[in-house]
Amino acid sequence: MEHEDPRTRILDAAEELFYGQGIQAVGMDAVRTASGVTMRRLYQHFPSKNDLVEAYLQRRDGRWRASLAVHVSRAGGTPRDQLLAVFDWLGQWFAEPGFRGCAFVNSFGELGATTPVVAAAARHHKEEFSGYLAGLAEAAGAPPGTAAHLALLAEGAITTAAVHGDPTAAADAREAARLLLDAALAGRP
Amino acid sequence: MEHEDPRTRILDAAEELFYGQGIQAVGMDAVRTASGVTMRRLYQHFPSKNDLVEAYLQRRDGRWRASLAVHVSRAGGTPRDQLLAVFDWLGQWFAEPGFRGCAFVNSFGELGATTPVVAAAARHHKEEFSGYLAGLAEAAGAPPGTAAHLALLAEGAITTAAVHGDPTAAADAREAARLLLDAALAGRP
DNA sequence: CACTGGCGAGAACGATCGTTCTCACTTCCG
DNA sequence: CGGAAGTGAGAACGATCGTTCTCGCCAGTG
Repeated sequence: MEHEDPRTRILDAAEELFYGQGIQAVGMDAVRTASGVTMRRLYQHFPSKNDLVEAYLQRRDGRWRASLAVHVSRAGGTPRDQLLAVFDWLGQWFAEPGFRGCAFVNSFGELGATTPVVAAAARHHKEEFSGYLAGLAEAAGAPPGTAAHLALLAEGAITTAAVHGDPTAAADAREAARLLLDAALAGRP
Repeated sequence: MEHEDPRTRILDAAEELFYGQGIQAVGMDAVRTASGVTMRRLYQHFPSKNDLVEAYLQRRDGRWRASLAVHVSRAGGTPRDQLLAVFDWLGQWFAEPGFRGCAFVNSFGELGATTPVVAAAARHHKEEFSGYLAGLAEAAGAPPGTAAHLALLAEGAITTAAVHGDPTAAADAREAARLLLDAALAGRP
């Protein structure tokens, strides 16, 4: 495992440190130590910390959304059930050790005002997630607007679970989503 | 206005800078310059940056919740209307220039893992807000759980408005809240 | 074999940060 | 008047950060 390619080891170390402690709180030397790579190699792969941060966010976005999509598609069921499965997946995520909220919201709050690429990454991540929910909602036959409501619930659950350190926000959000969704679907075929 | 007491001027400058750029991105020297106070006086009132950060969060929490409570109580109407007025107030907040999301969520993401007092301030702020909503929901006769649903919507709206830079999240959240609330109140006197 | 080029390990560098110190000057009180 | 105490303005200090450089070493090539 430790003879993986250096780029992956660097990104793994950076992700754990950046996500767990915040980006500014982690120096390049900490990334170097955690990844077991030499400083020269570190800067060879990522010419600046900004590049590393960007790669960290980009890889995490892809992994996060892929993991969600896999869980939801494996859950099967109707589109309505799949929308609710999103919140089950959130609940599993919240319960993971070291969960500390949305990496994109955290980095947006920390660096969004000064580093445009971080703000853009956060916006992109949230847009993709909203778009994913919108696709499921449309398949479920829900009226437009419902997807946005569910996205707000998910977003709120993530933040609430992080600040309170309590994964039950996912179940609350799921219940609210179910109420909204079934009400929205009630007047439809 | 510039001969207000130094403590207030320091806190005003710190709030604008910390909220607008993130805490770590703002040095004590920037606070000193913006407040027009001497370095000695700055450290006389706040012996360390941590103390200043703590005071910043504490004052902002009080102001934020007081402003919300004033708006809601002035809105009058039934408890149901007051709950919806919360989201109107959010919409006004989102439209303010320089809006950049919840100061507590932002500082939690930035420093929550390393600075316990920041994590505690964020938790306290969210608990107070949830408690406020719970009081209104109980007055409205909503079943338990509804307040938590509305809190998730509000939380999600704040984050979404910040990342997208678009205040319409408040209207979306208000509409979802209305649906949840009226459904919850339908089977009650 | 001689030599060139890349490597690991870590020191070094310049900038910045939080915090404290210096120093000339004022102000109050006997 | 004289000195004790406090002030403003900013330099200074030690630590840390992002980034680059040095140096001894090894592999491969002619």
